[in-house]
Amino acid sequence: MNSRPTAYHHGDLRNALILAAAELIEERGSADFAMVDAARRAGVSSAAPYRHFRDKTALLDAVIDFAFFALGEQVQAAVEKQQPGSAEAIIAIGKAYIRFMREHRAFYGLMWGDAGIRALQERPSDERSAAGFYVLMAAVEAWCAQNPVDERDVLQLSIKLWSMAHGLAGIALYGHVERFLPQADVFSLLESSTHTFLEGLRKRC
Amino acid sequence: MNSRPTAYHHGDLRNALILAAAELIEERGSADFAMVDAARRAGVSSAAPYRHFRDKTALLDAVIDFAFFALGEQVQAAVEKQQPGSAEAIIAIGKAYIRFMREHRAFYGLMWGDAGIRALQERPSDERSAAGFYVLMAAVEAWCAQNPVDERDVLQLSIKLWSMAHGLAGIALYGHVERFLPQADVFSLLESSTHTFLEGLRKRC
DNA sequence: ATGCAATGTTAGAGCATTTAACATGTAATG
DNA sequence: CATTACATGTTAAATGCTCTAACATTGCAT
Repeated sequence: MNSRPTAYHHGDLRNALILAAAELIEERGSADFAMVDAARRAGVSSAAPYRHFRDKTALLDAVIDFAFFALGEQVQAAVEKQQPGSAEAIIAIGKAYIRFMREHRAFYGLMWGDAGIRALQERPSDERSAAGFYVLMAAVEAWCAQNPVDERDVLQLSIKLWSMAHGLAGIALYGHVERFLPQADVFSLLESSTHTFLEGLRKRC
Repeated sequence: MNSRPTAYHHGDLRNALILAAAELIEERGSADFAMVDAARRAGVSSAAPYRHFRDKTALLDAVIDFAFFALGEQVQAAVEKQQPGSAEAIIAIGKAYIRFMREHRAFYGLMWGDAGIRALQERPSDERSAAGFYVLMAAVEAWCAQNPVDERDVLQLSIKLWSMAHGLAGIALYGHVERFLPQADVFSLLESSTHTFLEGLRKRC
């Protein structure tokens, strides 16, 4: 998308590398990922990537951004199918979150593993993960407007609901749900625990 | 703890390596961790570790086991100070969980990042993380016995409560709490969301 | 005592990251 | 149009890490 490709010049190497890296990480995990493999897959020499990324971690950061962007898209798509203000809208967001992490298992390790910590320390205030979160916040705000709750701190509720989905996703991804609750399914666990939580929020009669 | 140290033989290299690796990971993160550094820190040659660990990932696995063990200890210690069957006991476990992850930030990346996924795929049914979980289950069981709840699936409730603490720990660790709720503190978030959840479980009047 | 198994060491092959020096297009400017 | 600066490739090579092979030392069992 940058310029025409040539025999010598790739044309859009930066994006090609991000995509190649994302694919490789999904295939083999992020620990085994090698810069040179991404270069090979993009059809360039092992030094070419350094024209676009300072080092390997910079490329990994770009993959993390890519992953968060893709997650945001999924979350947005999921909430649009739901009734605004319903508990189901909130649950659908959580399910989309978990589904994304399941389908892109290696991304979870990248986003929430060592690389993610470093990435966030280096640019703490970026908007990396914000898109998806704002979708959740909107759904929470709509739900609060339609339900008799004491607590109306939308930001705080959103963090808590994000935590529930995020935690459940992680624990399921690592096989703990299968291990301790072989008959259960992550999505129904999310559903019931979200309902329980929202129920707990309701004004007592 | 294995045998007497000699000028030539270390005596307890296996454990020394695990400790050195744990320290190095806490200092520099798990991505930059090098086997040879652990060897250097333990005072042996770069090839010595291979008498005790098949490869680098095997050492990382051992560090993960070590981390889960240490986490279990913290959780156990925390719950012992609380009234059995109280909500506070459950909350104390979650707080200990979060505190551990905060104090050993790099461990979180190791336990729940790429390495953790691989480790779990290789030995899915190990008891790595079980100790802490059983402590939580006991606390949940005690709480259920003393409270009027509909839902009594202790295993399922424990997974859900673990998810809450785990998710909150991760999100806080990555700076999202500071970012979206600068005035909030993770521990009080855990406290209130656990109370909300347990409240939601209660039989309605 | 003696010899095997365990646990170290040194040397080196192989691979990845990264930089330096050089090559090739592209696009702006006179 | 010719020129020239800049972006983006390439090759070569320095550096550092992983892991293996061959050898050395020690402890333990018989």
